[in-house]
Amino acid sequence: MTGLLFFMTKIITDEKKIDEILERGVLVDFLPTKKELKEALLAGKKLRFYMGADPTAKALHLGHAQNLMVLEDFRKLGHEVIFLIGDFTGMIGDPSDKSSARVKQTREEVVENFSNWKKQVKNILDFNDAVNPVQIKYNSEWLSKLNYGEVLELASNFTVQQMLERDMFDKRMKEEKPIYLHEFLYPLMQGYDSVAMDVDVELCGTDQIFNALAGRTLMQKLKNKNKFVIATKLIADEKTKMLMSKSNGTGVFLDLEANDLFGAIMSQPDGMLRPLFTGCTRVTPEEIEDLMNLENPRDAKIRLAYEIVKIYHGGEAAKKAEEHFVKTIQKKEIPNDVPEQIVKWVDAYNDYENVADFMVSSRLAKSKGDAKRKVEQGGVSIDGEKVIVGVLILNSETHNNKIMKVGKFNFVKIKFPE
RNA sequence: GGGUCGGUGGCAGAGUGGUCAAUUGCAUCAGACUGUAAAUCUGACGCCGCAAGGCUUCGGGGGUUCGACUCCCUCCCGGCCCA
Repeated sequence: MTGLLFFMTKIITDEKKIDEILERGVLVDFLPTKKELKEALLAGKKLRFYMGADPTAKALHLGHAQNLMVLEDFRKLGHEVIFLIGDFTGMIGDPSDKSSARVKQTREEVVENFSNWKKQVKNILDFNDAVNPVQIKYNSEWLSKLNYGEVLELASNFTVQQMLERDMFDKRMKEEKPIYLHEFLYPLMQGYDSVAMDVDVELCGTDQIFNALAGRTLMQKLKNKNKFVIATKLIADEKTKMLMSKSNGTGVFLDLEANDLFGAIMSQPDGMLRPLFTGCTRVTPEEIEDLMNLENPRDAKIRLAYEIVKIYHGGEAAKKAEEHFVKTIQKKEIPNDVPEQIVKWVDAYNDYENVADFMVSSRLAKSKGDAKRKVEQGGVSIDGEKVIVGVLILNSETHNNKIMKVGKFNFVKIKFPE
């Protein structure tokens, strides 16, 4: 018995710490109520939290990171935390994200994706804590075992009208767009996850509340248990309300190298500053306020980029990424590490490639037409001198080892074969 | 099963016999400016070609026509209504 006690984590019930998590501004919806959740947290009983993600992409993005950071906060209070891989639900594709097509994935692909994820978030989620590590579960473990009868039994807990209430479905009905029958089963399955893992709290984005509530319903009906749903605010531009997403050009994936991640943050619109500081860094709310009041939002954004890169790549890499940014972007200097590209021999007239061919082979341009356009628009320079319209043939005497710049931040060193 | 409407470039969404490589918006790229790779403004945005121009695209296949994204046939896929 003492041995068992030794492994039991102490639950932290410090109200100040709990409030820090609940009031930071990331969590925006509490079901049934914030008060009841807080009471449960203060009661000192170990709660089981979970968050799920469908393993359809190679990389997680900052939206996931935000949620996982909240999860980690609760883990640090001593609560049990499960990161659920929706390998089974992923086969359906969540209807709340219409772009998420159904992807048939093999077990190997799922495992592969998750091992990438783990690398990406290892600094925000502790999978290796000796006493209370984050647990990983796959929902195929139980969902693939349900038989038709059991599925019917689950389905009988919901009405078609309830499903149709979901605004996503409602919208698609109005737009006369297809809704597939299996999509109705998605909330059902996500709901069953709660039952199978017997969780106390589900954490999700506000767009997932419907699914999470299906789980709440099932927990009530099947286990007579009051499951909490806590929802995080989706990261969106404060001014334009545009969500952070790939299609809006603001998506930031966590597999980026330090310099690229830094740049990706710098290219966020100003309206993303506060949401990102709040959701994706540990900067205190007071300091965020100060940063938001800086005269030049650029400075706040540099700090933001630094903070985020620091989380995923460490302080030193963040410092370097910042230097790289200042050097190449602000001061428009040439970076230290420019990739080299060998110029190809073209024909027997002693000619090497022309600029357009070189740009294509070094991937500075998508096609020769693209290269030509970039030259025409004044976007190409060699050693600081603009390449002017016409066919410039690269020449080993004048161009060897020179640096070609395309756009604001693409550099390639021109290298001639010996 | 019947009727009807529809399937267009990364996405959304116009076009409905030649002027269409296809309006526009988003995304993307380049430039200007700036406070930054923000915002704003300008331009570009199928491939090849220095150019003239050529080539391949509007669900698949076939046909009509001097000429089709546009008309016809057929197949595949979807919405709606009816059964």
